[in-house]
Amino acid sequence: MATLSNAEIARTLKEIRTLMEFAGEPFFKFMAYERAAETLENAAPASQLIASGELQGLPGIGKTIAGRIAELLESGTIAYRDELAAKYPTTLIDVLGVQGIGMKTAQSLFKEQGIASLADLERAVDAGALDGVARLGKKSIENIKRGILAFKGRGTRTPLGRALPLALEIVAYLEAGGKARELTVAGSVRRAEVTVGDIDIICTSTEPGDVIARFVKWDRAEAVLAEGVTKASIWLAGGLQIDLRVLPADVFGNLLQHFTGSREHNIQLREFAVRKGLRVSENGILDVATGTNTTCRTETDVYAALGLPFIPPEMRLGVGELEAAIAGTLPVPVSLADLKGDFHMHCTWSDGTDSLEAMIAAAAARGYAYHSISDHSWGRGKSMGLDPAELRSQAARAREIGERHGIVTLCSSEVDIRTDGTLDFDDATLRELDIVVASVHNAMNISRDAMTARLIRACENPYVTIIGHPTGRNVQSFPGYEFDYDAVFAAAARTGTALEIDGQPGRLDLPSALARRAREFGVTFALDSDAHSAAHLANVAYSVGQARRAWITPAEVLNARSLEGVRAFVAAKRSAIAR
DNA sequence: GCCGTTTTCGGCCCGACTGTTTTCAGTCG
Repeated sequence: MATLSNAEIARTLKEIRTLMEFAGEPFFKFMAYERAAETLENAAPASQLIASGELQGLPGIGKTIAGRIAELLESGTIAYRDELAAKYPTTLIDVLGVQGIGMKTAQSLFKEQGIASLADLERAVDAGALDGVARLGKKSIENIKRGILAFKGRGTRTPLGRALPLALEIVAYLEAGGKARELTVAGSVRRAEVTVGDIDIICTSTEPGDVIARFVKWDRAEAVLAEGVTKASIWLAGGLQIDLRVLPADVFGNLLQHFTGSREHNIQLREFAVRKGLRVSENGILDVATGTNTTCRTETDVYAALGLPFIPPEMRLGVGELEAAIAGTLPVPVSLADLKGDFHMHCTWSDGTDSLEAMIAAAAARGYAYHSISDHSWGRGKSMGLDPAELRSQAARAREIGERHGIVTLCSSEVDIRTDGTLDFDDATLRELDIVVASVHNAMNISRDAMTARLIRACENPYVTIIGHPTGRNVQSFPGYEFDYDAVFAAAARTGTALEIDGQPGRLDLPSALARRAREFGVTFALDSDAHSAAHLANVAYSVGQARRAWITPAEVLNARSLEGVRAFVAAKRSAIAR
């Protein structure tokens, strides 16, 4: 069976969706593919779900689409997709990706001028062939020209690690203007999506014009895309778009909820409301029978008006959170304030850029009760990793420095998991450590079976506390090495080994959909920064964001426990697996 | 194509803005 990631499958489903619409299929028929794709993006791996018979029955995935996904995994393609693609080239999807060109325009350009790709479109625009096309005036053609430039410059989606700091920067900039109230990041950034298409900022103001004027003058804005009375959009270098909306205070809750999404969550929420005779929009909640419109100043009020508890933004993915909220079983996810420590950080003894003392001082300054320094083991190369003697010497110094800074500094190491699943240090050395983070750093392209066995063997080592960045993925460039997720999650739960959610913005590993799957096995998680400098200790917030997307509660987080609780977790595993 | 504390058939979230138009289609979120 071909191993396609959910993201790849979702891409194919969306391709089908677009081509179906292009072909003139009924609205709700092609929309079903879009909803199924969105569900899949936040679900456990499809191959695993098929094996366990759980795929059909996921929100928006019925018999037909489940069958098509299975067909794709088995044969590498979907006959229905190929049929569509034979009539309508998939390059039309690029044309539709140009801002300003929607389905109707693309259809008429294809039918009348044979425009089937971005290159076709560019040629037609340059040749003036679009002049005179119905409903395409001068301004529309200008928009299309800009849209083509943006499409080419846009490239990939922006990682959260770049988008969130930018969002906070513009919020601070607008704040300094003094005219904006309730400035909030909304949209996919607020939901902590790993990558985002744009940045949404909303606020209220009694002088919206002043806020908009300040926004479009931001010195980092490359171009102003739109500037209206309550809404403006700018582009940054590289094509990232930032939208600002200035809203009346009395509907702030409705609007924040609306603009936070996800779209799938909002659709489900509105369908739920319709069944209660209520119509939800960004303008309020309309009681259809009485005609009364209820406006809300806060999101909590919005959900309460529908008889629901507040649903945290990171959980609004349309993957069962509404059903759980209705049933009263929605867990309260872990938050940054729950964390009492951080197990994964490096200093200049290995590949960190700040000194041992600087890292300890910074951890203490964050208010942690404990933390561990986990520099690399020597297998990573003598220049980078520590040998057992260096590790002992570091441990002694770290404990002493920690005491001076009023924090318990645990002795740890990020130990390489070798190809066969054994570790880079022998048992005698590992036994001296308080915490052991075991990670895969090399030989990532071994077979799926070999990688599964390698990770399970690491879990079965009594001294391994945490598996670091369990999939090895890179948010932008590498989907992660292949292994049987369920088998490893089961092993982690069985052996009392925590799985890390690594907070480095380039990693965010475990991915949240997998973490949610792991949760079903009863796994304990470690939310770590994997900081390589003192400033990067703050990256643990990214880890928390992903954990919240996975519905992880404080009780399931090792570093939300007291120091005694952590020591008990370590001791329990060591005594259960004696050797 | 999916789905069900009114339904296995008949529904399916909601609105704003823009540009091209004399009342609205198309696009976007």
